[in-house]
Amino acid sequence: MLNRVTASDHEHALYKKIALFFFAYRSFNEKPDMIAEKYDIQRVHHRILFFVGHFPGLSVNELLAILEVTKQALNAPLRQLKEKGCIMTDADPRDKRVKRLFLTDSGSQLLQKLTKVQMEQLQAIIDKVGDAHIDAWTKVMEEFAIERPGSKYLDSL
Amino acid sequence: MLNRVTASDHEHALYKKIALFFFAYRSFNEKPDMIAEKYDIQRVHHRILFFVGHFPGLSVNELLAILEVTKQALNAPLRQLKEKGCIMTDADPRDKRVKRLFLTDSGSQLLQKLTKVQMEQLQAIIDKVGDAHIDAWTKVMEEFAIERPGSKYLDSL
DNA sequence: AGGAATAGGTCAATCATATTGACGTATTCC
DNA sequence: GGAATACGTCAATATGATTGACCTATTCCT
Repeated sequence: MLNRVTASDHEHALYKKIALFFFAYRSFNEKPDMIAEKYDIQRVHHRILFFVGHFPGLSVNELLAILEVTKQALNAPLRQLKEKGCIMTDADPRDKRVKRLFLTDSGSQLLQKLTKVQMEQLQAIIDKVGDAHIDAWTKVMEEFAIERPGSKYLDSL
Repeated sequence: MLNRVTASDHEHALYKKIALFFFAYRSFNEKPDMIAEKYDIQRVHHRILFFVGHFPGLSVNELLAILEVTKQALNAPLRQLKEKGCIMTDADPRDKRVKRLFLTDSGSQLLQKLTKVQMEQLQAIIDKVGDAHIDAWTKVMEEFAIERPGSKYLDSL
């Protein structure tokens, strides 16, 4: 009855980190989500634009591996981005089964609008806490990311 | 044609952080999600258990504010957790309109199972990068979290 | 040449996540 | 005694993602 989580100070510090992850992730996506809504797209579309924008020439399969969704889940948003003229495809000259994905000018501009607010949020925090803290934060996030299949592309970012 | 995101080195470093946030969040939730599935619950239920477990006596309205969802969105998962015997409610003695939420023994045990894997993942990274890095990471995450209404509860964690 | 494998696209069914809007009950505030 | 608050729930809708099945085009392999 009336259970509370009992734990050492060290464990409490870890609990706080779990909560922080939840809150921080929401804060980081809040503004781009609102912007996306104005363009009638969602967070998935944002992700597609981001990875195609930063890894131009990505194949559909590579994008699936990065996002870790099924091709059925990618199909609709990818098609919508093509219809909106944000993304174009080009058959790979060496293997015409493979479609290479690229951003159009307008796709590039939309990505920039979405990314801008996140960059500003990051920069504001960097200005506040200093470069050393951000470098440590990045190192820790890399440790989390390392088990994701898409992390192998991070070096070229 | 063939747009790529052009940017300075500093901007590239920021782009990488955006991708890292996405990958890290997925890694952090992957294992608890798999465990939750075995108990026929989802990530929302995990969140409810977490915040009720760490802030026992929370009212429904307070929980809504922390999770930042509508009461309709909370209703079903909260009811399911009651039905499963994970959560119990007690009317506030001073204002009987208010229901105070608590974990039962079995709710507490389930939360512990879900939390354990995240603690272990965190601890493994702490062991690898060192306390200083984690403290810096935490400081940065607090800066992100500060704009969330639920962050005011973090001190008591 | 011909079959197997691969890359991609799409349809259907299903499930979970969350929203807005409306409505009802119990309680408390004034 | 009426207004406001806390909570619960029904309905409709939209979004996100899954599994499973089936299709075309291309390439690989023997």
